[in-house]
Amino acid sequence: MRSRSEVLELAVLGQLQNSPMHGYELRKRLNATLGAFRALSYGSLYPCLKTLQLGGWIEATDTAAPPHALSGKRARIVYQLTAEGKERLASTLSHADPAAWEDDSFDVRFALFGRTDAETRLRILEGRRTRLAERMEAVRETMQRTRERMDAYTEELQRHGLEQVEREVKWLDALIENERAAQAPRTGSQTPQQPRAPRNAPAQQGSKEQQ
Amino acid sequence: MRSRSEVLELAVLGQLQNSPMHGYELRKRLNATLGAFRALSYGSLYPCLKTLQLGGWIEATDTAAPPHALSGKRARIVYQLTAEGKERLASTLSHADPAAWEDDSFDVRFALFGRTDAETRLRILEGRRTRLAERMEAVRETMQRTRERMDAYTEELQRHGLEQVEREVKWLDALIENERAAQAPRTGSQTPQQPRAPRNAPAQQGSKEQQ
DNA sequence: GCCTACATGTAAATAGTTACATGATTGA
DNA sequence: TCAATCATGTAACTATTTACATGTAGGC
Repeated sequence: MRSRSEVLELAVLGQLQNSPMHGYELRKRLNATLGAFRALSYGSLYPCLKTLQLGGWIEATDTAAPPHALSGKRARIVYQLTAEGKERLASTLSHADPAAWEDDSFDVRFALFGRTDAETRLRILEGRRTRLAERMEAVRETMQRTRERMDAYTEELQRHGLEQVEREVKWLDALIENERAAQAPRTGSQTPQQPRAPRNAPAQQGSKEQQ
Repeated sequence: MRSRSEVLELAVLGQLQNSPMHGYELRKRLNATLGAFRALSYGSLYPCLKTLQLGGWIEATDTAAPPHALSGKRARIVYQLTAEGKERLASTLSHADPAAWEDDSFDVRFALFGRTDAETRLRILEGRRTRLAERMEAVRETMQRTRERMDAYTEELQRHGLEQVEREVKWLDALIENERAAQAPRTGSQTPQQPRAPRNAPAQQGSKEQQ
């Protein structure tokens, strides 16, 4: 009931909030937003659409058979959110449960941050940060406990993994700072509905590497 | 037949090459080496061990029932590689097929680099690099094509993903350089069987972290 | 005596991919 | 007319997780 399928449902509802769409298009969009990493197959998309329909969260319209205008077009089923679907999407988005800290779920939620309130965004960012910090701690401990038994390559793999996570944490820190700055803008006049686009790095030090 | 289970088999064979071990221990080691990211459950480990046994690549010894010394110990099944298992491991490791570029598979193989020859290592590193470069290209293209339709958060997500991959590519480049340097050591006398431990960064700055 | 870690497994449920089946539209 | 891309789905298979069942050993 949870795991990936739930995440996929969230992603689909989120995409459909932008505009009604048919399956093929939906898949392309989802792959563009989240993919290149993990591809979404029809074998999981269409079943998901069916589930959402049964739940009453989306409804399908077959554009091949419009009551009046007869077009020779083939079946092209356009899905759109129902009122219940919109509600569900909104409540899921503002309900930042621990599952939201997980890798896949986080990405999907982050991509939909534009539809959430600042408070929820902060909660998710912070939850994610905590989760990653825990992981880092666990990896560091393991590394220390097993240092001797490790060959150079294994160690390098761990070191590199750790570094990646560290980088991710820094990224989150920058985003959190950003959200906070936008949330408490000293003079209440300019409510920044559109939060400033998150910036790349927290400080200015980075990216000497190549040169 | 392929996918993860094959990768798991490789990881298990690789671990057992170090020393015979029972399932519980094996799981801990594998989770320590590769995990904290994705946990390995008994539900997938034990079936895998069974498969490997049926294939004749590992054999199991129940240490609870030693022919002579009677110990009250409970079943503790120690697995070890057979001759065929060693062969299979060696041939799998030196056979750098395209599957080796994939995320999971790459990590497992990298952790086992110490058992491979320099040529195979290079092939895998370069294959991986190419794969990542392709990905980057795809993401960049998508970003350009869909820039207007993207809100700030989606764009940031993509930018960040891209950056992570870029960093991974640089890491690979450093490793490749390293391998090459070790492979062609000007005077042929010192065959560096033990290639220099990969260093953190292409340049010399690394590892200030703790202190 | 109880809790935690050690230790091995299986059954059922879930999830997900691949391959297939089908056909329309567009452009070279 | 041929190939590519658009478009929708399903069935069979494969893989994976979760929950359960069972029991030991050691420390408090």
